[in-house]
Amino acid sequence: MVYTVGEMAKLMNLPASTIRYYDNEGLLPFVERSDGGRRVFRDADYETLKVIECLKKTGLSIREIKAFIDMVKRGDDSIEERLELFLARKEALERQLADLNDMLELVRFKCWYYETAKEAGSEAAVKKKEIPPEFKKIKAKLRLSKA
Amino acid sequence: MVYTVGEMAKLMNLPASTIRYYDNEGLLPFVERSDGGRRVFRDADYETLKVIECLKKTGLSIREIKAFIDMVKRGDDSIEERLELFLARKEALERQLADLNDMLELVRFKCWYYETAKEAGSEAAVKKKEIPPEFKKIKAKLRLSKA
DNA sequence: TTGAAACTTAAAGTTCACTTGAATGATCGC
DNA sequence: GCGATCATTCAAGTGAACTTTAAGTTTCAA
Repeated sequence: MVYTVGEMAKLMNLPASTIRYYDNEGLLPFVERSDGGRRVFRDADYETLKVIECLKKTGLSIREIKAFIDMVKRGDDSIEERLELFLARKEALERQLADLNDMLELVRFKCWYYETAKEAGSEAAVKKKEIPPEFKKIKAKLRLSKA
Repeated sequence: MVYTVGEMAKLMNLPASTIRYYDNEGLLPFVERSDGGRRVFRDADYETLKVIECLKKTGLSIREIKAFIDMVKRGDDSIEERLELFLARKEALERQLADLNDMLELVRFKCWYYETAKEAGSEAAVKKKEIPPEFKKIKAKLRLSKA
């Protein structure tokens, strides 16, 4: 199966202009062209786009993703380098997930806080309340001094 | 305890210029000034900065965070609005975490893929191998057609 | 009291990741 | 073959989030 840039855009949930931009930046060197000069996307290109999306979500810039694509172009010589890259991504992602879990805890605490404030009709009333034990840890992280 | 912008910058692991920028954008309306016109940060301001950091990490823009700070300024009138905001942040964060967990799965698969390629000395060799069962699901998500 | 370090503002500059516009060309259904 | 729709390139524009610069002020230690 082959796809146009517009079809691939829909499949990826991206504007077609973004996919063209990625191509211009050298992120899609394997996309072929039709006789008329149009991009021809194949299943492998969808996979590449999915990997690009993944790398972006793990915090890589376009430039860094380009560096990875250049490794792919170099072939088997760059296998170890690519392994190192993904191992680093794994570390970064695990840190990011731990961090976001803390943020979720804080958001849950804020939900409790404002739900309690809503019931009481004021914020001042919440500050007199006992903080539920599950939020004590995260609340402590917001405090700077013990004074 | 009180802090200068530079001290607060170190505590927050941010450049001082960023904190001044946040202040200029109206994100820190509660920070007082010394007689000489310098910013005086207190423990409550650290907490505000931590909440700003959290909201940023959950995907809010500076403008949206400003809107939240404006709610805080309005006082008890905006409690319900603020509750809605944090409930929405909770939903967004849970989606984001689910998404990043998928990314982590993909990255783990890529680690397996390149580790196997490294051992075999070529990518071609990996493609003949059986994919470990824990990666079959994520590998399937990279495929577009069944052909 | 004096000099360095850290602060102040306002304005301009930077980077990133797109996005848009204009002019042109290809493909497809009828 | 014609018109609608979608594609092409290149260049310029956009918006967000800072960052830097410059000129000046405050604080503090010696």
